[in-house]
Amino acid sequence: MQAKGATLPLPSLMPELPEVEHLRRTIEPRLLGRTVTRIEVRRADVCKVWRASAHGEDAAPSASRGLSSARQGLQRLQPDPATLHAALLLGHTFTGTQRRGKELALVAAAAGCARVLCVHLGMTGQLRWHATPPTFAPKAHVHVLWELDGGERVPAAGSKIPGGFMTFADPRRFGGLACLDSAGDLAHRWRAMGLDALTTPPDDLAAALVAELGRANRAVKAALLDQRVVAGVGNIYADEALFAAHILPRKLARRLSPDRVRLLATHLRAILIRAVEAGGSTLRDYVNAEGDRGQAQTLHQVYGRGGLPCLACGLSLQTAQIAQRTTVWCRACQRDRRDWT
DNA sequence: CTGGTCTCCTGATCGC
DNA sequence: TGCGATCAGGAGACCA
Repeated sequence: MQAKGATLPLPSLMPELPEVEHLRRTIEPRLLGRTVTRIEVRRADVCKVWRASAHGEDAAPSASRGLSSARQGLQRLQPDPATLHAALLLGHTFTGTQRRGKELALVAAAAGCARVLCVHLGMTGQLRWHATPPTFAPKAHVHVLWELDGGERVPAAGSKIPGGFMTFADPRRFGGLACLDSAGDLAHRWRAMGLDALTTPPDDLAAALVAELGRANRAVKAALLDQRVVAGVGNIYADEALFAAHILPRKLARRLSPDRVRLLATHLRAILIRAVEAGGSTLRDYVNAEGDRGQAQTLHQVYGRGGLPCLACGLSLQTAQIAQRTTVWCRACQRDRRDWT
């Protein structure tokens, strides 16, 4: 997976939606029914604790900016250690997981009260399961450790259900943990996010993209990366989907025909599904809950291939910064052509 | 309101 | 062999 040619960009570091979904599927069975018995916080600043604020609970945040504005109605706390440990689910038993875009929510309950731990992996984050106590290598950047006991599930005859350990590590710290009080707060947090690019039914995803891109006065690549437009599309899959749909990344989003946008939605969804099936795509840092690497990097048609021949036509692939992201495309295959609608 | 730009942070890599 | 420069990028903060 080494990029040897001098012109080759580095492979991606970051986990995207398929990696997060793969992680969710692999870690959920480890967590369900298990209870957090101990927490070790090695870097508290990766944790943000949110509480529903007293006032203005339901002013629809649609008018505000960014995903953080969806957190209007939520208020950041500066917790003492005991509060932080409770917020990180100490004493809680895991009941489920959810995902929206690149965000993974771990749901747990204690004394009938549910709490939610939202995990965002950023570029270099890892959430991992360990059957035995993990060691902390100096450069591992493990920020939080959870110890879990086996819970009350019925074991195979005569055997005891083992406990385990979960760690959150993130060298670059673009990721983080958000602690929420309830499922309602999670819904609130996710309200400003667009529809999930993977699990939304095809027709709904296409309709949402037609509406959102139709009013976006910026490059389609920039719009795709905006989590309010559609949740879960990062740099890799934005480039891949635009290539598949024959759309130039600099094309003004609102100038795309609805048919072309529907084509884009179809390809985007198919590419994400394929990547999930392949076990997540990335690469150097991404590992699933078991510590295995994903296998999907071979699926990339353009990402990380700037200057190399287009796999469809052989022309050298273009590279430029668009929306502050390295963008790769084929100027022949993605040129506007009416016969592609 | 919108969209564009800066910033955070560390490790891998490359040129000298 | 070592060291500094460069690059990667999700998303919040900030600005025009």
